Amino acid sequence: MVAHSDRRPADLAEPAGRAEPAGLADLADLLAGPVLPAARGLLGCRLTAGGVTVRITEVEAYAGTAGDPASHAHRGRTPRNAVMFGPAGHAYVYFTYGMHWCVNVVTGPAGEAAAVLLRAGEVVDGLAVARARRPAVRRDVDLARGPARLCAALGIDRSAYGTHLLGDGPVRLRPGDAPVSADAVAAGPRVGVTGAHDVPWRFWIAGDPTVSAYRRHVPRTRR
DNA sequence: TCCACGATACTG
DNA sequence: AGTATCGTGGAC
Repeated sequence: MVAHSDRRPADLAEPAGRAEPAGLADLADLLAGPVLPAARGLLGCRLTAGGVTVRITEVEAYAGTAGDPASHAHRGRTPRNAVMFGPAGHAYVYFTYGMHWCVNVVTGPAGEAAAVLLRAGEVVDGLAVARARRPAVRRDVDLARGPARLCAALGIDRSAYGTHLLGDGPVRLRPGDAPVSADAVAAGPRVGVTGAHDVPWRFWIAGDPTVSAYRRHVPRTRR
């Protein structure tokens, strides 16, 4: 397997041994920087909304306009992706497949439109609320195991679009209690992505049971 | 493993 | 108008 891409812009190259965010200011700095370190640094952070808190266990990086065909911002600014073109630390929430909401954290400088999709988390607070939002789930590890499931468990929908996640709004992102060491992070191809399937921009906490199952993208066949 | 579900965004 | 989509749950 090829572990790099000629399409990867030089400014996305990962710095080695970056420290984990210790406080809110450090997290803000991390999000304002290149998307790949930001994605890894989001692992272990806490996302709180609707009375539920998850510890983020799986993310995917999207490079925005910088040559990433899988990014919603790849073809430029539209009403849907407008918040991606703003400053880092805001929520890009989108609706897909006719029924699901997914949430991204905008990263990098304004105009770059990079973002990190939050794909899965472990419910660490508000368990009863999360169970009530997802009554069909049998195992607690499945409550937020998948990007749309995560939003469902936290009650995130269109109303969260553009939220400043590091402020005191209805959706809050905070550093985790314990940093996630680089050794504990695994990387692989992004899920459900048609183009650029060769770049390992999906990151997860290795061995964590709340990480979603990998599915190769299969174009839907017309009936 | 496969398919229905289903709304929206973007393209032509 | 047509087509693709950063997915999930349930049926095989």
